[in-house]
Amino acid sequence: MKIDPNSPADLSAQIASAIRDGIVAGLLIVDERLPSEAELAEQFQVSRPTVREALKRLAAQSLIRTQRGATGGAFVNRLSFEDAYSQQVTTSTLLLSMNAVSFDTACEARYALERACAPLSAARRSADQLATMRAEIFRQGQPGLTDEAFCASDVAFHRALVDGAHNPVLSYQLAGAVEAMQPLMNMITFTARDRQSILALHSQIADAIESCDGAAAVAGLSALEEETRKLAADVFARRAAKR
Amino acid sequence: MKIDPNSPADLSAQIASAIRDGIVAGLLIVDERLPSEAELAEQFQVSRPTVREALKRLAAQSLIRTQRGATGGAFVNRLSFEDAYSQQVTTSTLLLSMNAVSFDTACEARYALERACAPLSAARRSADQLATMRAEIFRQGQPGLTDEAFCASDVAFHRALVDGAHNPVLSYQLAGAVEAMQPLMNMITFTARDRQSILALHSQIADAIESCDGAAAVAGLSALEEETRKLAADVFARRAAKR
DNA sequence: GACTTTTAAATGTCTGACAAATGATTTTTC
DNA sequence: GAAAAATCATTTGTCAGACATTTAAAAGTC
Repeated sequence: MKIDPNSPADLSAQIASAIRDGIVAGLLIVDERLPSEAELAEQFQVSRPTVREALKRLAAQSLIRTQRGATGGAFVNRLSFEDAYSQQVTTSTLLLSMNAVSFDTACEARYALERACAPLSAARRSADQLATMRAEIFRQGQPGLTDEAFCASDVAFHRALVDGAHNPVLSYQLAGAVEAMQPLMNMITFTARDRQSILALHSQIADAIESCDGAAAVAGLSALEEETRKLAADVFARRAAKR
Repeated sequence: MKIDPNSPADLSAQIASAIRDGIVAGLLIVDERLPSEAELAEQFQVSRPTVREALKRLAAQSLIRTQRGATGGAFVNRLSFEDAYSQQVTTSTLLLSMNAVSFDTACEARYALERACAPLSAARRSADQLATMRAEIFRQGQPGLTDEAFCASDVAFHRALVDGAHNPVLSYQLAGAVEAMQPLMNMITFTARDRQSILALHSQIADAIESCDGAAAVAGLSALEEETRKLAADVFARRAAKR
């Protein structure tokens, strides 16, 4: 692992890159301890602060973890699904908010992906996920629920649906698509009637999942997508008219 | 934005968190310049190296970019789809390799997601994507192609299929699922006959996309999934038998 | 007015130091 | 001899101050 001191790139970026490559390529295996900061500084011929900046970059991506003390140091981290989830959610959320992605585009992506999960979820969902879905449906029917809480419950409902597929890779990929929509959904104000129709569709989907009917679940999701888009279109049209 | 000096967490992690929250919450907008490192150090009551470590953490996530010189500094970065892609690919790849995800699980997720794209792609694909798909099919038929090159071409084919949906959010989400499979696929050795059958299915899918037949494309992908899983199962069975 | 030089501000890097945590080692105590 | 306590060494976390480098704007020059 070498770096080029004459490159225009930051030394810390180059060092981080070199170590990252080592991890991705499998040269550094999980839980392996990296050399100490002093040794890395020696090895790369840079100062310790520079090495530290590189290590912080890797820590930000959950690629390493550090531990203080006698047997401490930086260790290659086993990237957990949980860590990956939260990174995905942050990245997806910012991606949508910073790139003027239209509501329709995000919505289409989200429901297309969710429909991909539905048949698997119908086949495999456990009682746990079904209970969560029913609980969230109940919550959504409570009067006096704020729009934010309604949206949060909506996300929880859909996550349960996705988790029902019992495929962690799928759950991970979907986490971003579902959660990143939340800020967009929060822009919508739901009337009591809107909530009623969403609730009905949620129930329909939950019923389909319960009776292991994948096709019905897919149909329910499609109906929900249409409803959501119609709702959003109304809100945006009303806002445009006000001006 | 405040930090707690008595928290067990690193100061640089806390500072990074505080700034990240500011960005996600929209308090800091795209291209806005953060205070200089010296000012941040003053503001958070820490030293400049600590501030720098925090900034490097954010830079690792492409949340900020830094510029040297008189009007330089750290600026909130517009997270591009490109940046997000590569992060997703790295994360997904490591996630699969570090968590002993079975071939079947990853494969199932990948094809489920791809099938979600197929109808959209059939409806919207441009000549560009079709040409790429045909070109990759041609490449895959060339004799003397290494297994690695065959897999890389396979990825390119599927990316074109996904991009055909013309939904950047979908493309972004799928990038991880498709590319992260590559290392797993590379473990398989493809006989000439294997390649032939995959090629035939690719052609079938391309035909379906060309004739805007989403259902046929979905069917083709399902057949391809089955073929891929059978191939992998054979390889693994043969390896197990050898021991 | 166009070009060159200077300057100031900012990040990038280095040196050296101390604080704090933590496991290992040694010493003490019973 | 065993357990508890004290000490030690190693490593990361943090700080202070300094210099190098880059860059754009300001000042100077023709």
